Amino acid sequence: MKCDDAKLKKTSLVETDRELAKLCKALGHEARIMILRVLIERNACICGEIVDELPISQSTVSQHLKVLKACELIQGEVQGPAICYCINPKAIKRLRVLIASL
Amino acid sequence: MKCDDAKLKKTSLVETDRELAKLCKALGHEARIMILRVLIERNACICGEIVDELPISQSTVSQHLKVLKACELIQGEVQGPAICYCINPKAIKRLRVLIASL
DNA sequence: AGCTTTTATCGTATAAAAACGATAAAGTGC
DNA sequence: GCACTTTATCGTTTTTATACGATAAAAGCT
Repeated sequence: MKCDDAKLKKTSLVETDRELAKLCKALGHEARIMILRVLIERNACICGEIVDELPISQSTVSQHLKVLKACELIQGEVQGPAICYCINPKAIKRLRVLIASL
Repeated sequence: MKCDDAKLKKTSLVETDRELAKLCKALGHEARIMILRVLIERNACICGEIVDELPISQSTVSQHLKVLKACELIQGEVQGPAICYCINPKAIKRLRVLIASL
């Protein structure tokens, strides 16, 4: 196949960079950093405790948790009627590795 | 003054966390990661070269550069009619320090 | 089964980000 | 001064994110 168009030598995004952008995007909101801080401080805690600590509504906190969970920065497990959240250390390590490449 | 309202013990965001969120937000877009990659690879280069490398328009690249410049992740200096951009190593180091606190 | 507690989701409104083409601004060279 | 190159900004449209209250869903208790 031909590949002679000079205009086509655009940089393509590698998978690790896509991963880095995704993680950074998730961290790019003050509320989500606050949530991580609460989880770090308490090691692990149920959703309700996070809500109590933050100046935003329960539904909004829930959405932020969803974002953090989507990129596996945190994980939650059912604990009776509540859900216990904690940080996923692997994702944090992964983030550090990716940042190190900058 | 009184401070007896239990509901008021909300976590307040510290300045470093605000800084972290801002840096991450700037990195939270694939195009901006791509721009950093180009700058890392070439050490420094003029805006036009970045535009040639990316699959997005000149005006959009310019906007992304503005975002990166706003949080000092990159810096640009006038070089004749063009502008030469390069990474600001201090900001990258700062980012690593902030990430290390997670 | 009914009630309570806890969290996720829905619906919606508002705000912010992203993208583009067109145009302006600033520098070079003739 | 005029054309040319290079980059920033403007105006606009489209998309995505954020936030909230209301409601649903899931689990435990009586």
